[in-house]
Amino acid sequence: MPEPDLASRLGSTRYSAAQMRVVTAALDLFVQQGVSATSLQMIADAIGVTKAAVYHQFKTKEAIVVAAVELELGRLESALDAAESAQPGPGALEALLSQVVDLAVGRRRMVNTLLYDPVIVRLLAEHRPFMEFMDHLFSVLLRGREDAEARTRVAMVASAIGGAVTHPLVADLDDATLKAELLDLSLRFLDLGDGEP
Amino acid sequence: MPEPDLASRLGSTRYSAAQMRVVTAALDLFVQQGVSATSLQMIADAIGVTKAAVYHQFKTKEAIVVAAVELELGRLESALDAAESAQPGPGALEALLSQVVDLAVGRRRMVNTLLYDPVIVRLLAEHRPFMEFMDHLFSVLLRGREDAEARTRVAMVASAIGGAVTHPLVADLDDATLKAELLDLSLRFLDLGDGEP
DNA sequence: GTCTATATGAAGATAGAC
DNA sequence: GTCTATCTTCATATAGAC
Repeated sequence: MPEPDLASRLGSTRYSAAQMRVVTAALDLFVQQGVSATSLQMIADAIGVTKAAVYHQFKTKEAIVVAAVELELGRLESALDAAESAQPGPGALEALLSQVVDLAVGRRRMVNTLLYDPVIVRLLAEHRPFMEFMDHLFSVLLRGREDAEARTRVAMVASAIGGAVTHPLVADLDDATLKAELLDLSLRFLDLGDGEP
Repeated sequence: MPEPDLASRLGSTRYSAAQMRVVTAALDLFVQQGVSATSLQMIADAIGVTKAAVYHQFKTKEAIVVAAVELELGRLESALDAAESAQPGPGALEALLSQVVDLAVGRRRMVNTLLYDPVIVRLLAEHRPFMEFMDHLFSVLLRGREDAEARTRVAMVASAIGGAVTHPLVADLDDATLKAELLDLSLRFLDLGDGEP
């Protein structure tokens, strides 16, 4: 089976209106029940057409998954660009985290699916630009450190932001509040006990 | 389709040797590729029998998933019991976190699947004892606070521990080191700026 | 406890008309 | 761009022999 690739520059692919209808409906279902459990029939039903009509827009189910992931990843890349171009100096870390937190909170419904759905995980694991983006993000957060504590700390913030946005404990917080708390706590956590006593 | 229930007291169900072969092989496959993407044929192949033999041990695929989740959740419940019975006082939080971290690190291969696989998520969302365990865990970590910051903080530690153990940045750390770092950082994060300035 | 064989349905996917 | 109709493959699941 030929695997449709993600575009190397994210968010560059253009989709027709009919394709967008498919992708948005599909993403919605992926979020609700996972990629594997979502059939083309369900996607077709959701937009009120037949399977064949869906297949006219995308050759395979995999292509729909790719399009959905690509669309969301495009936002991440834009966020990264915004942060990097605005501040090349010390405020860069704050700017970067702020963008990531904004995005995660703004799209909290999606985050779990995009980060953890088995199908998407495999897709992204083979996707160079995504891996490189992640490496870049982590290296900024590591600030040159490589020891076990620093790496654990970064792994924890990354997971904390991605995981907390869908946590039941904060489900009732509005976006602005959650963003503020997440950003503040993330920054404090990263500076926790820094610079050797 | 009739849904097999998780036992209300976790880890109580007993399984035959043949059943254990099925469950452990299945869990392995669930971890590698997700629950939905794992067929009974794959499970049967993994243990070298036919599908019919597997069906003789468990009536449905769902029952296999339940058994696997139950087995792993039993460990969590034991860990909770150990922590609670040892320390009814102030050290309780440390003891509890320590148990959770131990378990998460010790079974890091499984953690993502158990926490995030869409099929298992739905299963656990309807599982009273699990929800009650989680509520209890969170209420201990909240220590009476209910404000946005406290809740965000707890949501973050919970996600941080669960997510960090499978993070590529710490993949090469041995269990002992990762446990120590995670526990230390979690405790410090929870105390971060406590007690109003 | 395991097998062979089979029922039944739904999945992904395509052909060709409108 | 959407339809009806159809193909193929594989999924869950069962019956009954050894």
